[in-house]
Amino acid sequence: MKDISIEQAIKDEQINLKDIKSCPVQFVLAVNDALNVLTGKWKLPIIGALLFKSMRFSEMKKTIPKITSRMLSKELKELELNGVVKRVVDDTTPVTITYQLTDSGMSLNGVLDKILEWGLGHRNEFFSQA
Amino acid sequence: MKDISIEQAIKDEQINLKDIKSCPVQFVLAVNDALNVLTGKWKLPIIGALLFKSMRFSEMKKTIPKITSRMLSKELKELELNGVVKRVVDDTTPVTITYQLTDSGMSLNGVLDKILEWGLGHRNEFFSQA
DNA sequence: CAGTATCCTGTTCGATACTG
DNA sequence: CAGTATCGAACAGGATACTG
Repeated sequence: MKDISIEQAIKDEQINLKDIKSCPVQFVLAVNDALNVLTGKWKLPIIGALLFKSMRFSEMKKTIPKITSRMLSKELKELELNGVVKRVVDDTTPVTITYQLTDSGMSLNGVLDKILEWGLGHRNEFFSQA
Repeated sequence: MKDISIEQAIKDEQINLKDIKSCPVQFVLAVNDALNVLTGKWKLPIIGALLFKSMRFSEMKKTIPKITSRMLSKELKELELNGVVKRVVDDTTPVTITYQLTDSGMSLNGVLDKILEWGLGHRNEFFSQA
């Protein structure tokens, strides 16, 4: 993985920040992809559950407090479309459907860690200064 | 900064994932803080602009394409409340108001880089497998 | 310059009920 | 078991006009 920093690129004037959108399009798209799979009320709980282990629909419903079928179904579809979740149909009788993370999905772990780290540091600073 | 990993903690069974909410409350709150300042249509553009340099209201309006006064004002207030943006009133005549990032705000840089890195890797994998 | 106020639209999410 | 269908409330965000 290259050592790319948005803000470094901006400071190096590789990017002319007249307008934040003048970032290379791929950068914007890439960040958006990430934010898309992390945003909303249920995506994080779902990913968290699947990071723990692959699960079937009903197990996820039991695992994630208060989520409805509608929401779980909807979010899983989106996550699948975005390539972070795989829907695996096992040809048993009756068929068994399992949801699991793709490699990309698994690697969200690192992102989440970084986010958590920031959040904890931020809370420290925030509460100490008050 | 400690080397804390949500998912590692879960796997170590420090956390009993019957329910994702059984994560230490601080973890959930911390991650939420981070997501709150990154989510929505305008927060990222605003932070991006301020990472580049501190700016006044009107300059931000020119810098960020298509943002309205209403949204800029609203988002800046939220970011200030969340401790990532500082509103500085300079006692010139007339007064000059400048927005700048707090230390926490600045350190979002690292988070953004990690998010970008994931996004780029994800796109690679996603498009290569298709 | 640095915002507010008002009104309006589209999207997200919850509740509830239903299906092969 | 693994979802879908329908309805309605809440909220995010846009357009436009206005203010000290």
